[in-house]
Amino acid sequence: MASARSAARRTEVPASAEQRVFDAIRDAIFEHQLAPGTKLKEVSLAEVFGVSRAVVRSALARLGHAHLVEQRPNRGAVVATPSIEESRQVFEARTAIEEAIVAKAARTASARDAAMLREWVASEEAAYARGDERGGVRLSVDFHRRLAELAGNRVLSRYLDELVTRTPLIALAHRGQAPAPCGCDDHIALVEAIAAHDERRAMALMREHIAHLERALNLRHPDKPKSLAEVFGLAPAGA
Amino acid sequence: MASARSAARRTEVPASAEQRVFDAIRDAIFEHQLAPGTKLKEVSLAEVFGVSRAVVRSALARLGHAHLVEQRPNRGAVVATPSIEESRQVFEARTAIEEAIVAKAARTASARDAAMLREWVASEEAAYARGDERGGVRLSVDFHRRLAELAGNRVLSRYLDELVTRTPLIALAHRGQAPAPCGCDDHIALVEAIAAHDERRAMALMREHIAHLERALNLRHPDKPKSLAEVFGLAPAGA
DNA sequence: CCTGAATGTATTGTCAACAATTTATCAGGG
DNA sequence: CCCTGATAAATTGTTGACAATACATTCAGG
Repeated sequence: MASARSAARRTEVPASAEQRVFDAIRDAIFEHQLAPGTKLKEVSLAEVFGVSRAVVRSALARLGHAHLVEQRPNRGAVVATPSIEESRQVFEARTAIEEAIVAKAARTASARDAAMLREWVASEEAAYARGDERGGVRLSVDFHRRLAELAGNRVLSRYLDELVTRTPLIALAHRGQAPAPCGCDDHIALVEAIAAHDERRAMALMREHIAHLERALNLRHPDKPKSLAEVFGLAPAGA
Repeated sequence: MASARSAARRTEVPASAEQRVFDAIRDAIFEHQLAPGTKLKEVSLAEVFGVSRAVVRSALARLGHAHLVEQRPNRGAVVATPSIEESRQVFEARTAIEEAIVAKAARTASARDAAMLREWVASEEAAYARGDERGGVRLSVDFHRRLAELAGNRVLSRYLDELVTRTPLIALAHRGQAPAPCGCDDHIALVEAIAAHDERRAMALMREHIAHLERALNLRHPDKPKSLAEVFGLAPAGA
């Protein structure tokens, strides 16, 4: 059902040039064809995509708003390099938003909804079981989107989507790898809590789940931000 | 202290053309010079502001992302008219995000922070007391921003800011008026809960406070969306 | 009189060129 | 040899014009 929208028409509306460029750059970032910090020059991109600078510019603006690229006035755009602190804040925000989402889902989910979620998680497991990590990750991520959809709040859905989209970039910037898989066990437990309309438990599980995700990235947060002496190996603070 | 940044330099950096246009349109919407639904034609705006269409276009894109204008492909932009449902979702999202903010603030706020908040609310009261409703509303809104700042999460701050910015438009669309004032009593209670590091109480107070705000707008949510028969007075569902 | 197609107008999407700003290069002085 | 300042190249910001699409008007047919 989820893929119905994309598979419905073989010949979709031809998607504006700006959309194509946006998608291409975004995907290139995720595939890490474009490493964090890479400069995105408008003319180069325009030539590559065979469009004018105006559409590249527009696409970059949108990517900037999504925090996938950083834009400095008069100084161009680079692929974003989320700092450790920023990454922690993204996960903190995800906790807040997904707790709210899962709470509402637990309150309002029907039996049909629960069944759908169970099926979803099953296909996740199947993907991982057959070694399709890539597909599994995608399904795991979409599980969170699905939950948001179920909560029926487009505002929160949009925020979640933005945060979920930023997550792989964080993984790339700090591990140089694709994001760690979601851990199906957490999802299963979540679904059951939702099915049982156990709001409190669902929230607690979600909080833990996101903590797991964050921990899997090894974001050691250096509360003292590299004491400068440390960085240059001059007068060490501990010597 | 808050106004220091804006008053620091009389001659700020001259702000890009796009920024000026963005600010002007946004302000015009808030002052209801531009009613919800008003079409925003690029050429007209370009002439008015004495700039090219490209910068208007860029400003409109940003306004679109802020949900202050609605953009339809090939069909231009109009001042957004948030539906009742959408408005409810905005408040629901505010509840989720501001609960998280106030929880963290309650956990981490220092005595200095508490003092600052008390002072802030006092200046709110003073503004209302001397009949300066406009200034009072602004201070009340900024109180929420202040809280977000205090929580120290830029991601959540940004979301809050977006939602807070959408609120006056909601008020305009459904009451044709400026937003109702915030109610200083709620703020006072909040500050005390934060000062006492009473996380639970602070969250509950914030939830209530936002419910008050929403109620003040009289958003009667018609769960059945005007059954079409109703609209045209044909075969009424209840006849 | 109403319906619907065809034409014309208005509006947005795209482009290539110009202006302003930043970054890189290099000569001269300390 | 390094630092400072001027010059040149590269890059972004902005503009006006052209192309494609949507909207309004008119007019023929029922």
